[in-house]
Amino acid sequence: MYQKPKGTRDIFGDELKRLETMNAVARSFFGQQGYQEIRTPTFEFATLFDRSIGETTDIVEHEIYKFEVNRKWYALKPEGTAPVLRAFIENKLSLPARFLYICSMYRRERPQKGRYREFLQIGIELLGESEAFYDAEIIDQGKRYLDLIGAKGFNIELNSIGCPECRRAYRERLGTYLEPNISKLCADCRRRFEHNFLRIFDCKKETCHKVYDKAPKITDNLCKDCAAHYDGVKMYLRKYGIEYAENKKLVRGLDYYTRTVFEFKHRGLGAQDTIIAGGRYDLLMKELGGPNTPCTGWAMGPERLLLTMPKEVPHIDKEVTFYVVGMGERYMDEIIRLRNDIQARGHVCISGNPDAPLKQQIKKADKVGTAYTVIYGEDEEKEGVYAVKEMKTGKQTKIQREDFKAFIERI
RNA sequence: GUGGGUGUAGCUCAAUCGGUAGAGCAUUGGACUGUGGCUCCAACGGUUGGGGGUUCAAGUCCCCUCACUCACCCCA
Repeated sequence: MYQKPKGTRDIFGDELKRLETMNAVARSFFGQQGYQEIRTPTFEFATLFDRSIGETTDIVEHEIYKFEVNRKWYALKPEGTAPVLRAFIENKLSLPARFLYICSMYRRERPQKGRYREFLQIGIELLGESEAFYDAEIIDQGKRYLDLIGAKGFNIELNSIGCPECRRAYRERLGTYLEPNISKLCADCRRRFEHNFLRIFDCKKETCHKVYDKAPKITDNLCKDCAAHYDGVKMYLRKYGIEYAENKKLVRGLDYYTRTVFEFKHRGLGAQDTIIAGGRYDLLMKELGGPNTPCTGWAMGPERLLLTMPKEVPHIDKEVTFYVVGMGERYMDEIIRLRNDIQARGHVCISGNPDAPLKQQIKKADKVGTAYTVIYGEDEEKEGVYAVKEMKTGKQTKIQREDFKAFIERI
């Protein structure tokens, strides 16, 4: 028996409907906010991600699906931001620009609850705006989207990780503090400090955090401009009436972030509790060969969001309303014509095989959950009627053939 | 990549100390020949994930392997 590859899923039924509802709400809501939907390729040249995400991050080091064809290396996209910027540059689009993307992403991780190797992301990117006002704006939009979809129970965590300039000075201070404590740190942290020093705060080990609790934080060591920017973000968030918690240890796993970073976490979801995450990336566009352009954005995991929501989320739905059965091959033409008529009037309608025993046909009608079963055979032909059985009550009535259209329209 | 848990009928799960693999639901048929659901009766359904080992005897114990799942790591 064939099996799907690890970490992939078949999505259908109720779950698919709910995911599609999220997409539909995202398109209409962010559309109103001036976001244009963009769809970038499922695979890109691998170097795009090495450059943007950071060559020493775990994503690039061992989570990307890479393949070589004709001596060229490709990668399934592990995230959406770099492709959007690449598309912006390549198509010579103009600033400021707002993009919405809804795409599958791919990362070769061990699957667990709320984490798959092929997973969806809904994300927004706001290109060409540098002010703190816009960081607050996209956070507000994220929150309003969650409200709109009916999601509850989120905490917003906020931090600023500054620019390369503040980081250079801060790294020295942190190094001086850590030096006498280096023996207390785990091997991972020692390695992290060497080539990606901010990431040490991502460590989950208590022993390491005992050291970090008293360590100087980047947030308290920002340069003048970055500090003012961060104060601005907080000020605008307060004006929006958005509650947030400062988390000075919040850093993020992708190298391209500057200044503002944030996460929307769900209380009591377990390990995969980050539903929306993002921040500012003022240097990435230039890094990818485009104009010097400040940008900010975030991405959301719809599958994870779904885990936080009650089952009875409204969704666009179509139930089977009619099932047409006949009493023998003779009535096939009439059955098919009737079925097509009902479908043309916007109802879901299935026809049974008129050669099968009536009992069997009705049983199938019941199984697919039809509201009405329409029966046509010898008796009905003689009387010029359709027999219509309301499945819920079992009540069966005869409807004149010429009255039938009116009947459908009342349903 | 590292650790834990779980794999028995289509599904959910039993099976005592190692001693003939079982139930409910689902499916199919019948009771009921042009009428589904409810009830009753019957039938169908298995390489116990796969491979090896120990034993007179393995679903059960041991080793390997695969899959699923949770957690670490990392991330949406």
